[in-house]
Amino acid sequence: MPQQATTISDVAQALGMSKTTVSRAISGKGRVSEETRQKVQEYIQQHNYRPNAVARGLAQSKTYNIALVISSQFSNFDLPFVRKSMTAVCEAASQTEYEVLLTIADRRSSTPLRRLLDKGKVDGALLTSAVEEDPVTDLLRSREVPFVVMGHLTDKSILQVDNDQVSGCRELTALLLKMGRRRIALLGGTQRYTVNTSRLRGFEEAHAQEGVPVQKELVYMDLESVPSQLAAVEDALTKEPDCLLCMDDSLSLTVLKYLKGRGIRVPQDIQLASMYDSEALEESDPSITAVQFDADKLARTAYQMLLDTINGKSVKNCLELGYQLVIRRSTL
Amino acid sequence: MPQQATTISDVAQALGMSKTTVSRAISGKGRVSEETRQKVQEYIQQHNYRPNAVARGLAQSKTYNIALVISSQFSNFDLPFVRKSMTAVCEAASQTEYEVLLTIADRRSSTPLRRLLDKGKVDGALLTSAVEEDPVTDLLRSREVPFVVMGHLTDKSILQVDNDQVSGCRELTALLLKMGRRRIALLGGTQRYTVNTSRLRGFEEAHAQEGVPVQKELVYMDLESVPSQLAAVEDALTKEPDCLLCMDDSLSLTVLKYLKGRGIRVPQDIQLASMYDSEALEESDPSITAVQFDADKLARTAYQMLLDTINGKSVKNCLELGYQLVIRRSTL
DNA sequence: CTGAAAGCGCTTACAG
DNA sequence: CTGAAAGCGCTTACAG
Repeated sequence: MPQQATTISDVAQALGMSKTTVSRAISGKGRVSEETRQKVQEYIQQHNYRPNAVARGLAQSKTYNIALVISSQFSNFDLPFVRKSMTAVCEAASQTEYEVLLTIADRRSSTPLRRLLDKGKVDGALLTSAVEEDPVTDLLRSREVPFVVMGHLTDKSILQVDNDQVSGCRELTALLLKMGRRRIALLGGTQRYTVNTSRLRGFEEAHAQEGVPVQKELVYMDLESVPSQLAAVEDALTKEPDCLLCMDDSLSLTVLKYLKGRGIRVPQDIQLASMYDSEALEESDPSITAVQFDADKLARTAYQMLLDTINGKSVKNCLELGYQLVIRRSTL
Repeated sequence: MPQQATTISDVAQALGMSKTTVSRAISGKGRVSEETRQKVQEYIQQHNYRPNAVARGLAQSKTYNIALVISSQFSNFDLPFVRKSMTAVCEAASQTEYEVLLTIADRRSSTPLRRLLDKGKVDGALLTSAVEEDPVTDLLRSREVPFVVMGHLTDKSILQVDNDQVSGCRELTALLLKMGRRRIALLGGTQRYTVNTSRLRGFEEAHAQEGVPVQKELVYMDLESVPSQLAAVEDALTKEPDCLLCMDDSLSLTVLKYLKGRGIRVPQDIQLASMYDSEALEESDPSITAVQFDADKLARTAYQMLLDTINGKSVKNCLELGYQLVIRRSTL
């Protein structure tokens, strides 16, 4: 059994004042003389007393918890992006006296999240990803619980913060075109995720901007499994591309491995670039050119947005964060 | 603002009975007539009412939350083991109406965890790893909060569940010796983690058991960085080992990559095996022989142990789970 | 500036 | 079997 914790009554009694006063001295709300404030602060410091969050929550109709919803597609936490976000959210939450409830949800079952909401355990939710017409966002909305999506959704009434995927990928593609590539093969994942359609759009815009027609037969989307990815590369290679552009780091590594296996050299025989950077791309041989996003900043921004919303501050519905192009050996 | 939730008073009023009765009909504690129980169940089913967890917690001096403490060493969640554990713990918790608070802690600062405990936000904690003389375990113990460690600690008064690392590694080593290896080089991480010293012990026991002396100059421990790992392989190779035994999957892959880079073939020129299996070892080329542990089961067992402790049931202090040897091409 | 009292939404002896 | 009442540990109008 946990230690019998000291309560606000204990400190009130010890200090010979009322609970009301102690409460005010701690929270800073309502006026208290500087002297009593000092006394109280000193006492609670020494006895390291902190108001019981559950009781406090009940009185204020708050929980000081948020749900961090991880899509079960990522529930193995494969994506470096998701992992970095988790760390950042935890830190940001802790600094603002909030706690993070880890929740796994997907399109088939959002039961754990639903139960959590029904039980009133959180003040809001942060989604590490969302698809269009996601039951999770519907659920959150119907419960009228504040939530923020890390990523891009066409429904702009949903609070969201994302990296500027379109521009990032437009710039990367444009750079490749400027360096003389003319047959860039594009390999990407499911178009149910807006992140992928955005990247595709950036790819197309760059071509338009540079006056180079997109080689449609070189565009491979909706690659969800490794076999389908390999099949796509294999097929692409028969069409003599001069560069392979992959939509994420893991795909890039898979492709690189395949190329090596077939004795195709990067960048001598074909160039390779990635729409999403990660440490693995820096360490691979050769290192791979990529668009770099700041997952930590993204997560912190999303968290702040959620916190502001919970506290009734008005926030901008959509935020877009920058990116950085990192040129590495794979395109030199 | 969240939807104005229905309360137990609402349902009591709607059903024309007292809150007491409704509460009992829901919790199943105390006697209620079958008829009223039915009525209540039906009503709450339809209005999908669930008692507010915060209020319930306050009344019962429980939170129905546990802290999942991730060592910051793993806070990038690199280890597949940690990630699988997280998923499993979330599932198990959800099934038992508990929530999981994600907490990152390390030996330098356990502040987030301390605050969480001070505020009384959890009923217990689950540690994904612990080192001997860990401030985190000290903290938990001083607060008298139930906790369970996934891993091995010499202090047997601490609740812990682990895979049988010693036996697993003994068997793997013994197998290699039986297959004729005589100069097995061992590469491992920091001995601050008991998991590594256990594996080392298994390695030694196997040699004793098979009557083969350990080649001490081939034992490389406390390899914490990739450079130090590479230096170790390089050094080991000058001593003509016939097999490299790595303590974890990531190390194995690093080593394999290095060998390939130097044109050394596995298993023709040298054999390779790993003390910890992961999917990457199955997919690598060649696939790598390894000891396989069930992270999911480990996590669920630890969770159950924690839950039982919270509920005042007595549990066995230490549990050891099995393992499986998976022989792959790297040792054929 | 300070305090007594009500209330947050539940649970649980205690009576009946 | 059912209910009125007290209590969990806080906060916050309302008075003073």
